[in-house]
Amino acid sequence: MNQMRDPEKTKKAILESALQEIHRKGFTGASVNDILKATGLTRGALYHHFPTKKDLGLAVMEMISQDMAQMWLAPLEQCQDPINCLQQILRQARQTLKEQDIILGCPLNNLAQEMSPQDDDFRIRLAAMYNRWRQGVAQALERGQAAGVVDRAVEAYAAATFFVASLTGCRGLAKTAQSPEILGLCAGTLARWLETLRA
Amino acid sequence: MNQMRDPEKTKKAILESALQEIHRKGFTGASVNDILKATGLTRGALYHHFPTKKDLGLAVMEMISQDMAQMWLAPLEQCQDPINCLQQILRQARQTLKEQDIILGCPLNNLAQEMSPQDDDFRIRLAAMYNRWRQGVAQALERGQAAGVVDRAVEAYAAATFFVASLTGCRGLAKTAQSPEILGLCAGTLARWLETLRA
Amino acid sequence: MNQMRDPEKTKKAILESALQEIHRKGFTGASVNDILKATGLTRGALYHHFPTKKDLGLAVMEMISQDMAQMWLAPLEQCQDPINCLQQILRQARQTLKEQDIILGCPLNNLAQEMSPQDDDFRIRLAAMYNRWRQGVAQALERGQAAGVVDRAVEAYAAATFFVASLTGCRGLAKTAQSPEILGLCAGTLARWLETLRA
Amino acid sequence: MNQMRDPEKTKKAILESALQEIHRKGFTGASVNDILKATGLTRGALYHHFPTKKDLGLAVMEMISQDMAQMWLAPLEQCQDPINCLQQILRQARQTLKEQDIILGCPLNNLAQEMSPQDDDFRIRLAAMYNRWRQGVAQALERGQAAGVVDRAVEAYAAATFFVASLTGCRGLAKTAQSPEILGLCAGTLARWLETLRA
DNA sequence: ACATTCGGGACGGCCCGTTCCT
DNA sequence: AGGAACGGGCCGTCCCGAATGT
Repeated sequence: MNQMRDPEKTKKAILESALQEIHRKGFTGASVNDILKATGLTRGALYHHFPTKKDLGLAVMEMISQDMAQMWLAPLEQCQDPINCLQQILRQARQTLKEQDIILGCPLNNLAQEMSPQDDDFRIRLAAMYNRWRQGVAQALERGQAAGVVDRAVEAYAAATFFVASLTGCRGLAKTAQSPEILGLCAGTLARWLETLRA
Repeated sequence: MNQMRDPEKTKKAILESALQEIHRKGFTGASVNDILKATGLTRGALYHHFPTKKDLGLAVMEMISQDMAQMWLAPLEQCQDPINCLQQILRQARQTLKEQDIILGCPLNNLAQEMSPQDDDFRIRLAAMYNRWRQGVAQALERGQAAGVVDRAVEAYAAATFFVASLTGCRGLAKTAQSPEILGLCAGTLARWLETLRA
Repeated sequence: MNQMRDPEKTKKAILESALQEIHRKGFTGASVNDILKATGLTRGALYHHFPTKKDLGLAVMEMISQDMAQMWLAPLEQCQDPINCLQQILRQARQTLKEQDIILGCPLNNLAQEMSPQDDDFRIRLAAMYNRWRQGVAQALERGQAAGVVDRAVEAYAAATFFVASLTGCRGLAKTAQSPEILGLCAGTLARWLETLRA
Repeated sequence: MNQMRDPEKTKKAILESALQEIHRKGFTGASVNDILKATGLTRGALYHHFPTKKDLGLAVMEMISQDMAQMWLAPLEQCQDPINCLQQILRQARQTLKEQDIILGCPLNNLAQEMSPQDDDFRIRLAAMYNRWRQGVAQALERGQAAGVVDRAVEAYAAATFFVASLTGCRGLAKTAQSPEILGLCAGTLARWLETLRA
């Protein structure tokens, strides 16, 4: 029937569909059948590209982490004032976030909360991603200190950790409340906290 | 065999076991069979007390919320200086938290992140619990403002929201990292942020 | 609530409801809960009067067999011409049978077909009932032979057996077809066969 | 473990085992687990071939009906004297019937009596099978009338109906009595009744 | 005599992940 | 590259019966 064989497209389609499903239902709750249903493919196709459901999940996680890196790490690297920069990204994030994205929460955090205690392969990769994120913020802050725009008394690493944690927490709270307003309120306070780091 | 008919004990035993299992595996991943296995009971007993897995999950959630209320809301009510108080609870929490509790994360947040988008019955109750928490903190801050120990410029509701979100985020980050140190680092920063609220 | 305590009434009500349910769903398929639901009683009442579901089933079977005896055996005993008599009962049976009774089939045969291979307590009683029935017909035929209205060459026992079997078969066929017409057609042929027994 | 991938064999094995179990316990009483246990297969295999127990039951019914057709319909089609023919099949049937087959009764009739009032999908198919059987006998009788070996006064359709019903009834009676003798007695009378149809 | 509560146990449908086969 | 077959687990349901009340 479907004589159109294009491994790249197939793989991409599976990943895309899996991302949706996992975002919606979590990894455990995600149904391989439903993932396939959305693509029109069958089990054989999937297990050709991804030996197990876990492999698929890890691949999806990789995708997500790249999105995250592009949104947070890339801009931070070429940044004069990290505080302005972080506030800017924060604003931008809130604008691009759709209703659905608020309800479903941060896909990375969802996976982290669900899978960290379940599976070390997930956990190690997830921890690495969060480390990269925190490191990115910390280094930007340190550059800010060197440039004299961030208070030297600030412990960059601790502040970066708190920033990432709080942001994640804000998004989690908004998810449970299904409320963009709460996200705004919470992110606003976070932005104001950033001000306390200035030189 | 079972010469002991004690419904209260039975129900308690099921709830206790379910709490453990759900904390470990999440609600979706929790196996009713394993919950039962740990109690020595069979499906009939469970079905009598909790018609469905969901009912069981909701009951477990209720338990958790009571623990939370006892830890946070009760102390806050009779509190002269809410900031000292929150810092105090924070310290206490970190001391009672066991290695396992850090790895597994906050059971309430776990449920919230997993179930909010999946099921409205869970979500509504979870949202209500977080609201109560935030309200409790906000009201304590307001009382602090009236008593002159908290800066009147502080918006109590926003600060409370941020506090709850950040704390949750800290615990989530520590869970993924499986690191008590990160929890300490993050909570320390949160405690210091509280200082900025003083009059 | 229901302060009306009348053990006889209660027992009767249970039996009546059980008869309905068993007739409709068979013994295995019959639900004790549903039997009780129709009476407004609870499990305690039932298990007070009938220690097990099987006991209840056997009691229902006894009821049915009495109906059967009243319809077939009583009239046959005071009967000049057994052939006329059997034809008469046949006609009468078809008139009293309601649509529902045709669809659900003969309750005695239903039980016999379902339970005979499953349970010896049922089977022995059921076999005894069919024996009584056959004996009743056979003895009537013999009296007919003595009276000169039935052909002496007829083997009464074999003829009675065939009569009972055929009648049961006719009703079974009509049940599957859900067709009163087929029952009429089949019973008519059976009535004509009776003519061949005349002296 | 199972190095043998042979869907045809698997399906056949399931059907065979299900036939046994259903014949023994009835459809409602049949345990899918026991059916599986006898084959060494697991639920997954069954679910692949038969999505539900009902589907399995219908497939088993189909098998039975083919056996029946082969035994009764095929021989009748090429038959000079239908009365001789029917008597011949009757004798043959009694010889091939084993002790067990008498105790358990006719599988087709068992299903018909159990399932007709419960499920229309069963009932419609069962009614169709009995119709085919009756039609087959009726047409054979009509050919006999054309050939001059069957009395023209006989109403073929009514006679065929009675024949099928009586035979079924005989087997049912023998089942309850667990008595091959009764089956012989009853079938003998039926065979003699066939004589009354001759020209 | 009856209601209520409690619990053991089985069953069926579903689905998942995987391996074989085409 | 992918379709079909299969092993196995899990959950919700329900049923029956026993142990208590009243």
